[in-house]
Amino acid sequence: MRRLKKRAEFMRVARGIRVGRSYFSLQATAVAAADEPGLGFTVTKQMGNSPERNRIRRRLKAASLACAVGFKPQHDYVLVGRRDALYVPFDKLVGELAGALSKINSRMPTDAV
RNA sequence: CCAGUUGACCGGGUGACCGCUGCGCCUUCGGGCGGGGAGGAAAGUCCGGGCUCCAUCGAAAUACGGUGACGGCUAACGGCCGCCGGGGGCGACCCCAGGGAAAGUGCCACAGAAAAUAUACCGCCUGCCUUCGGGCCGGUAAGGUUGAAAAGGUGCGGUAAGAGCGCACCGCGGACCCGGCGACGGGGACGGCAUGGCAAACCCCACCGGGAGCAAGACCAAAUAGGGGCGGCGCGGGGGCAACCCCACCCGAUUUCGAGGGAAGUCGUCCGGGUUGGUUGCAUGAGGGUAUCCGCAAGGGUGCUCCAAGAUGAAUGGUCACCACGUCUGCGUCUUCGGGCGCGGGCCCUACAGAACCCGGCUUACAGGUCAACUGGCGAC
RNA sequence: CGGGGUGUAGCGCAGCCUGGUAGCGCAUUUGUCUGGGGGACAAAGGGUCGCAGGUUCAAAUCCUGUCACUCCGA
Repeated sequence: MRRLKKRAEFMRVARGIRVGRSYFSLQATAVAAADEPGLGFTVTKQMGNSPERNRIRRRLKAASLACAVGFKPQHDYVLVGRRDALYVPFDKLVGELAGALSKINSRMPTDAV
């Protein structure tokens, strides 16, 4: 799994399609040049102070590792954390992420490259 | 036992599975193994330094900013320790920007006669006048009124009425003496009531401060044309055959002096091009622990010993189980009726909070808990 | 990393420098004008001056600490 780091990559994914959940928001777009899927995290300052932001990002990271098969190659994903991701039980977070992934992959246009 | 004060400290533990980071070793270059991996505040960024650059940063003055009893500690500080003075508390103890108001300027609302060179509204008193209501000249400040604050206080004498006018006590100033390194404390001849408050008002005095900050700075790689236009100031003068010397100009808030440097231009503005990587700085330091000596203490000397995170869309974790702690509750038991102990169940399954060049402080946040010393009260002996 | 600004009535702002009375506009309530609404006029109510200390006789104002929001530069 490739980690998104540049601002330009986040801006490109933000122009793609989007699926919202109460614990996070998932954005995705198709990228032709990449063989393995790319994943980035966004937790804004309004979600809390820095230990809470770190914990949201780490829990989302662990949840995305649990359902890694949902991330398709030649696609970039961005997880935007929400504050409820701090307290929700972990298996529920994984289930929501798997559902969001299947929904966003089905809505992805197959010829869009 | 209850209430409290001060200081110091901890701030989850164990196991399993799955991960991250950098170090060492191995490697079939896929990776594997071993050991390391957040804090007391890492926070706020309020002070002080180290370090780096500004070519170089020395002295004095001005401006600006900061600090403010005294003695010490410290690399330094606005920090800390001790002590003095003032205030609070029954006490342990706590709090204080705590220099100067006879250097000058200013302010003190409303009320009040008067708010600072004292003054005289109601009053009191002598004298004169009177239409008997009072009025005028003068003396006086005891009493009244206002206010946060009223020009020493109380008593006696004194007087026309009064007044430090005189005396006693208290307060105030105070030569000088004694104690202390000092701030200051104790005594006090004598003076004769004088300097009301505000400087976190302007200000004066003393002391301190060159500026910017690790995105500082250095190197490598890649790319590029390290480019062009406009404007300002310069590229000067004298001596000497020459090297060079002197004068003038410019050099980081301003001025002057000194030292050194610049003229291979520099500054401002506009247009255009390339990059958005890596290494270093970067973790051995005013470092921690311990023993001993000096010091009331802050702290310092010496010996021994230890090496303890290094990320960069930013690692140091995620999940589960058990235990401990806490809290709520049921039953049993004991009770000095506050509660304690044992067993079971539920909840939280932890507070504040995440290193970003590094140190010394300050300030602020913090569930719960531990220890020590001391104070007040109650009870028993 | 460095440097500013703001916080006052439900909303938007004065007042702060130079300390003594907290005010303006819109909004709210009531009344009058109108057959009613709108509108106009008149009156009224409403503020721990972000929070905590300190200086002062007296603090929205001065000083210190702190919290929140916001802007600028690198």
